[in-house]
Amino acid sequence: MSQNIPIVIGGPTASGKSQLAIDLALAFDGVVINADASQVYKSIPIIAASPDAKDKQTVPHMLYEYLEDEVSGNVVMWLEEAVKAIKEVWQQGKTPIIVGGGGLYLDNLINGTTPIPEVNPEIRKQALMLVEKIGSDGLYDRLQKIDSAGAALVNPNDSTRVRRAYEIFMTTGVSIAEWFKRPLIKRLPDTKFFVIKLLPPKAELDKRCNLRFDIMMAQGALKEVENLLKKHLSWQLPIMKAQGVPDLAAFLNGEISFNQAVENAKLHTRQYAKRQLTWFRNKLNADIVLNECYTGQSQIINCVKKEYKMLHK
RNA sequence: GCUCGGGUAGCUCAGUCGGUAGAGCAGAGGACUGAAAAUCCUCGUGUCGGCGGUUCGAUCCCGUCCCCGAGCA
Repeated sequence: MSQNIPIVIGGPTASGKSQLAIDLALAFDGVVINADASQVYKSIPIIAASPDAKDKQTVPHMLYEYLEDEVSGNVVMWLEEAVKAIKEVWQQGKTPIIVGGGGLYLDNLINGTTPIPEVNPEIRKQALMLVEKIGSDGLYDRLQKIDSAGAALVNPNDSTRVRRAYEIFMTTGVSIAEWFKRPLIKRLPDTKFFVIKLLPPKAELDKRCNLRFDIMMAQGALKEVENLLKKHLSWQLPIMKAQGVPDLAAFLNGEISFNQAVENAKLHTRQYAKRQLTWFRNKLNADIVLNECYTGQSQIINCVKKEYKMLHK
């Protein structure tokens, strides 16, 4: 099987990376593979800005809307699917094009995963409850008593990491600090990735975030959230935290006005874009860095073709 | 026109019994090892509406003017 070097596209929301993925797929006989934590869920294609039917007709897309809403997805879960997908694309002699805004996902794919075993679901449930009950700093106090080395690595207010450190110690009896010292495990150890990152100016991104949200609303984002709410899922689930969901839900529950909901959703999207920008700017090593949004510039495609060819030699 | 409230950071507002002021939000920067569209950290000088007066010293007290609310005419 021919193992074409996978192309990885990373960048903030609304930077045009999905469009770039499609155009590159056309240019490279590629298959687009999703690396976005929200676009994996079944019920929120509009609010998650997934590619539409026309896009999917143009070029094959994988790992979009495949996870049940009630599943709490995570990197490793995605990684397993992604590796399968990449191999499948190779099998077809095509080029995998992995695109997403979640830094962690791309990072794990390219650089590997910590060898920590899956946490005991019971312990996880308990940890989640403890965060609710005694707060992040309360759980931090407990962590410090049993695993001071692990506690030293996290901020007491950082509920996600305090909880994770606690879960790991409770499950494995080994500190997260110890686990972090072990080498990462790569799923595709012999694979090089051709990485493109988009780092457009924040102001440009802001405009596009706002505009895109208006389009989502026109496409029926509100209905989508309304249907989601009918499932009465836990607010702790990732799908319920997708950008736009909590804000539109607040309107549907009569807590805020429609305009307020739209403004909040746009604001939160812009703030998210900023966080992504920081991550990609400082964390992801790339072969090509684009300091603009992708809106179909042919010179960008040509540039990628040229660089990609050189890498293949 | 009169009376009463207000006018302080981009926004909403605290406060200073007179010694030039601080929260939340926004914004900026940063972190990120199995919830990452998550989670968290750092950053606050602004003619305290204008002009006068009193005072060693006024954003605060007094006068006056301007603006915004509410009420009365």
